Amino acid sequence: MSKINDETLRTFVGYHLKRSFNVIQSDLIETLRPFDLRMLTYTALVLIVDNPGLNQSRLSQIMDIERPNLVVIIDELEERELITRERVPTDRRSYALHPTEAGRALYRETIDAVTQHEAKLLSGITPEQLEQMTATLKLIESAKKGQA
Amino acid sequence: MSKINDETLRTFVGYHLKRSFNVIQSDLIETLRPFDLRMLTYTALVLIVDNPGLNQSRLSQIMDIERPNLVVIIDELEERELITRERVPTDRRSYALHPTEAGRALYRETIDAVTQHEAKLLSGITPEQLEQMTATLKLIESAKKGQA
DNA sequence: TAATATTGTTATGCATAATAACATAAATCA
DNA sequence: TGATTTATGTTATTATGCATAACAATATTA
Repeated sequence: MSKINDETLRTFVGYHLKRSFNVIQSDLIETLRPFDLRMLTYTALVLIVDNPGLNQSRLSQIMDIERPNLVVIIDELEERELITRERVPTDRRSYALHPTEAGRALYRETIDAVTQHEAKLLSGITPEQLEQMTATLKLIESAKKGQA
Repeated sequence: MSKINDETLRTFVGYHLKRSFNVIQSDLIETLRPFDLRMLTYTALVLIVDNPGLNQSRLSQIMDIERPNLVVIIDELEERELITRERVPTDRRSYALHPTEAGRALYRETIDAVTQHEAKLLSGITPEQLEQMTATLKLIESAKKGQA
């Protein structure tokens, strides 16, 4: 079984990003499985706990997904009684999203689990390396179309 | 419109990875659109040009996708006459994948386009930063389950 | 008041990714 | 050698992530 040459693709930052993200994503999916959460439902739960009262429009913006795709995520969190949709008196079109006590409890559990799993996965990398990488990733993130 | 707090998620490397990858991925999709290529068909084409004669099993391994998912990708490249499937005399189960001249030409065009688009997108980042980041990304990639 | 914009929603489609089951062929082993 | 196991490519199916069009209800604006 000869080695495959991917040197051409290695010249692209996106290739490295995708491959390393796949590793972290696989680990995250496994970490969240016992809690019956997917990546996006987890992300939404964390943001709702940390920003109680925000509406779906704002949440979809920060999560970089389209509003229609957020609906099913919120549906699921609400059905599991982890969050509530509450009518806003000043704007009866939108819902204020709030975590329930169960939602806050699950938040704490999962944050701990994810933190530990990621720390274990990245144990071979120094904090300095991670900080430098994170700083560069933020630069890439802010290179979005229209902002360059 | 108040700022949303994502500091909790910012403590996770995976969150930064995903957000920055989304930016690069969006750019890549737009770059490949004129060539009527998707990310995976592009990746497969490049790997076949750089590794002529490899089979689908090996290709799916390096691409980190399941064999069934590769079939449609190869089907599409073959139908567009960018590659050929050739029976291997020594192992009549497998196909040797080879690029056609048109495949090699498209390879050159798209490599140029992607290289230029990525360079433009990342123009605000120094080569040193990118090299450091790439090195760290490789470490994460090699932290795969069973290798730690 | 009339026209426009926003919020949440439904329906739909595409791309990515995983699994089960299978036919064909090769490798192993007993 | 013959029987079992393994590998390759394939079909079918499903789940997930992500985008767009169209719509009702409500707010905003002109």
